[in-house]
Amino acid sequence: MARLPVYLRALHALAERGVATVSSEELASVAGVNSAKLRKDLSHLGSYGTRGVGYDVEYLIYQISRELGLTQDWAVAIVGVGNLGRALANYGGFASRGFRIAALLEADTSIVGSRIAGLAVEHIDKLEATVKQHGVSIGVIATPAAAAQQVCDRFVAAGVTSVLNFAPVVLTVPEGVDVRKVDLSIELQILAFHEQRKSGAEREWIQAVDA
Amino acid sequence: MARLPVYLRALHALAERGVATVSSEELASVAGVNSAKLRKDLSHLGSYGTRGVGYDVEYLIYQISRELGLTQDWAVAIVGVGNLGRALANYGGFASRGFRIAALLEADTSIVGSRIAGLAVEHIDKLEATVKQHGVSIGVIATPAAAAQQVCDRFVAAGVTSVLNFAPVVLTVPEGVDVRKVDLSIELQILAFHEQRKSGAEREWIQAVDA
DNA sequence: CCGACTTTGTGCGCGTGTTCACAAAGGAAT
DNA sequence: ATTCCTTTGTGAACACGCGCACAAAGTCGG
Ligand SMILES: NC(=O)c1ccc[n+]([C@@H]2O[C@H](COP(=O)([O-])OP(=O)(O)OC[C@H]3O[C@@H](n4cnc5c(N)ncnc54)[C@H](O)[C@@H]3O)[C@@H](O)[C@H]2O)c1
Ligand SMILES: NC(=O)c1ccc[n+]([C@@H]2O[C@H](COP(=O)([O-])OP(=O)(O)OC[C@H]3O[C@@H](n4cnc5c(N)ncnc54)[C@H](O)[C@@H]3O)[C@@H](O)[C@H]2O)c1
Repeated sequence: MARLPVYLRALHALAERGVATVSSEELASVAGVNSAKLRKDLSHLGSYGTRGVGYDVEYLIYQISRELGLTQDWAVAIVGVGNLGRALANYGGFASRGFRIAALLEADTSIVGSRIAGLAVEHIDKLEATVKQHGVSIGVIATPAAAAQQVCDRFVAAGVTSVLNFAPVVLTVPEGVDVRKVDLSIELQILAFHEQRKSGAEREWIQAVDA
Repeated sequence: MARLPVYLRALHALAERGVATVSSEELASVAGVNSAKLRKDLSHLGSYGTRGVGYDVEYLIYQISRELGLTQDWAVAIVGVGNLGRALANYGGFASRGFRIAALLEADTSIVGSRIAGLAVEHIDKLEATVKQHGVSIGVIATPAAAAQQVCDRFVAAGVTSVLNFAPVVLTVPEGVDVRKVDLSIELQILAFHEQRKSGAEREWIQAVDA
């Protein structure tokens, strides 16, 4: 069900183009998946399609949004206002999906107090208070790897049960807490791996032809 | 085999702590996976373990690095020097893994010519020339969604066969080209989904107790 | 009202990846 | 040398997700 956000984005794009209904085939092609898979996914949240016609775009947007919990607002706190933290704070694409950046937290006192994207950067000591005050339910970790586990523990202790981690470490959390990891180095390494296999296969192919 | 980079990172951490050998159990626990899975993964690249002892850390680092193609340098080009492109360019963690940022490309002429992380930002028109000149094999797309497919097509036309995409669109590429997508909004939406299910389950549980 | 056409929803077989469990292999100690 | 202990490498059961293919359901034109 990690594909629902992709469908949602595709549906939003269709809605903006004024499309009223869409078939599973069309939507699947835009979302880059098999049409049977898409239909099965959608059937898990109820029968919202009309046979012979397809799905009502607006209605489907509403149903998926509701399923994903996007009809409510989520308060997000970002810890670590460095290269990445700044980029995230300045990104406008979150607010439109119901994610409100409620706080920016830092350890470096020379950064604390400055304003980024209309928000005052607060000291990391205020983490617990900030989480309580804004009802933060999602914590984003954009600190160096060495500080990540410690920050994560404080998030968990403060009652945050969803964490998005950019630091290149495996976080240990108690049961009931969700962690998602975004690791750009790993993405590059996977690309490099396939890239190497491509050129390797080519070399072998040339050798085979030579022989 | 998307887990090899995780093992590699764990091994590097162990090596820095002076650990010479490691058992599959220990390494699996650090990497956050099942030990049988880890052993099967490692067995796919040969028998590098010693029964009764474990794996030699340094030797395993070398073997995995070789398998991933990290013994050679990869030239990376980043297109779109905005919030995200800047953060990526300034990040030092890539170079240490063999990824060299060879070029920064932009469409906005007010940004072209400025220096970011010691690199001069070049105009997007130079894409083909830059790819050729530096032997770029991995292209990173950090432009707005509307420009992503177009940039991707130019990368592919220039001979780039691996693309890392940060724009929230599904890219269409010919066979043989690898695309990996990093979509932060989707990560947040997945967390929100689980978060909602948690509180939903709690509500149902309270209702069940009340009844 | 009916028949032709379109599209959904799903049963089923298939392939992949995961985990358990254990035999074989090596090291250490006597 | 023999025995015991630890740990690897892997066979086999299992789970799961994917996609084909098709019947049921609904639309639309006549
Ligand atoms: N920038 C990138 O493109 C990029 C790419 C891949 C991974 N990452 C990872 O993302 C993380 C952040 O990267 P970055 O480039 O923004 O690093 P950065 O050094 O620019 O920023 C890190 C910030 O975290 C702050 N910090 C350190 N310890 C803290 C603590 N205990 N509590 C609160 N704040 C603390 C630092 O003061 C700094 O401002 C790193 O783990 C990095 O490995 C970044
Ligand atoms: N910043 C974030 O934290 C974040 C989070 C999630 C997703 N994203 C996605 O990443 C992408 C970049 O985000 P950003 O915040 O850096 O945006 P941004 O607007 O700050 O930067 C985009 C840059 O791309 C340049 N550009 C536009 N068209 C171009 C073209 N055809 N060729 C070359 N350059 C071009 C623009 O001039 C601009 O400098 C967007 O697609 C965004 O949706 C960003």
